[in-house]
Amino acid sequence: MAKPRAAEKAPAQPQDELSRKEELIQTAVQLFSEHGFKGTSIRDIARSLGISVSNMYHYFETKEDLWLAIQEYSVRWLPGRLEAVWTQSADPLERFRLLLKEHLESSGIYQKESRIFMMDQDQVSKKGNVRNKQIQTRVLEIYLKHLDALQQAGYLATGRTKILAFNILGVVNWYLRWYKADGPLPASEVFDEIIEFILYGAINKSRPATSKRKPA
Amino acid sequence: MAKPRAAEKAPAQPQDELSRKEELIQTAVQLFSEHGFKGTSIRDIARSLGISVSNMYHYFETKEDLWLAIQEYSVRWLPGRLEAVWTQSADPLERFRLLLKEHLESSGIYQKESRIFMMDQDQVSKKGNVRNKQIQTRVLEIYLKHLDALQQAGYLATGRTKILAFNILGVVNWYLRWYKADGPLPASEVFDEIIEFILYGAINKSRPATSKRKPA
DNA sequence: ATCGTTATCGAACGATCGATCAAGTGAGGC
DNA sequence: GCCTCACTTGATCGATCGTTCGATAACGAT
Repeated sequence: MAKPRAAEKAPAQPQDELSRKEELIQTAVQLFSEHGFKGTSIRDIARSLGISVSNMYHYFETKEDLWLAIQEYSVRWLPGRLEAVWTQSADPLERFRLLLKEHLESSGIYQKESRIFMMDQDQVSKKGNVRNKQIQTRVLEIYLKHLDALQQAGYLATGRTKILAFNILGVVNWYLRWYKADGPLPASEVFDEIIEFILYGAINKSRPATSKRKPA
Repeated sequence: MAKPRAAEKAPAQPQDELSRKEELIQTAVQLFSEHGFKGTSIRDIARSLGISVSNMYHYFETKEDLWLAIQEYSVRWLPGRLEAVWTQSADPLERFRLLLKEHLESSGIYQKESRIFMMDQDQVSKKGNVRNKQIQTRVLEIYLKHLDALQQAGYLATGRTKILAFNILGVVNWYLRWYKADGPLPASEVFDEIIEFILYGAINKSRPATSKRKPA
């Protein structure tokens, strides 16, 4: 385990091993996002990859381990990334903007994975579900922390920060469902639109003839 | 379950027939919302009701028919209800408020059902999925219609009405996931919070010392 | 060439899935 | 009385599920 020394020797066949395991994970991500966890059988994944079912069990002990492996490299790191935003600015509003941007970017990179854990969490066993809910709880608390700071600074339009947090998370999470990476709009512009909506809503209160956001 | 006595010669047996079928539907709704469509077997439903599996097939030809029956009495009527809002006001903004209120109320009445069709749509066959997507498409178009009217009247802060519609639908649909009917807050107050957020966002632009929305 | 480890496979396991079947129940109409 | 018919059941079907097993195939180290 603690390989003592020696040897940076190309360890075993990291190329193939990682490759095969990666292939399995990526195939699973694709199929899970299309048909759900329960709607995707081990045989579906194996067939889609052109390997045998038993071969898969050489890399993952159970189907749920495969699920957890996906979680491990994707959404698991989201809370930490969001927490790191706190120190990046002292202004609550600017800091909150950074939070939203980081959230959108981080979950956008793993769009399919994030979608899976948002949609299929009721389809796995309790144990496999716990981690997922922990992550969501941590994210919610990060948002509440930011919103409390905003409220104290007088920025918020409401005192019900929890409902507000849910509303915001709804927008951010929903984007995982409708955004098509191969669509006409670059992600950065979509992010700006989403952030402006979260901050200032749909209606232009001041109604300036020239908006800072571009029209159609 | 012991069959209740047929009270005072209830004419025919509409009482029992509707009751049993209703029981099946309600049990299915509960289990589908907890474990998903694929995660709920017909045996789970039958066991939870205390009846035999084959008895269920006396009321529904397939498992997916049960799914469709749920859709039939719940989300199916949503587009029509939302369309009816259009004539209720001539002012685009007030009309849009009515749309949001109607949407929240209508889907809130069938919260579990709406949740099911929002979450499990990838778990049913293509045929069973088509209607669901049609409903969602109709709802989206209704929103786009309202948003276009708002835009022409100069109310909108952005020209990307489609992204805006997705953002709004994210908030509305997400509420189905987090709102607990047995929670401390009455639905009407939650609705107001959601609507204000959609219209004006999280940040109080004008920053009045006294907000019209109550603080904590 | 041989060995050990890793990677892969086909076959099969028991369990459960959605669905079907033939048979039994009981109440109402004749 | 008995016939009908909606309702209900236990047994069972073939298919598929996640998982396991024993046996190879491939390959680096010796």
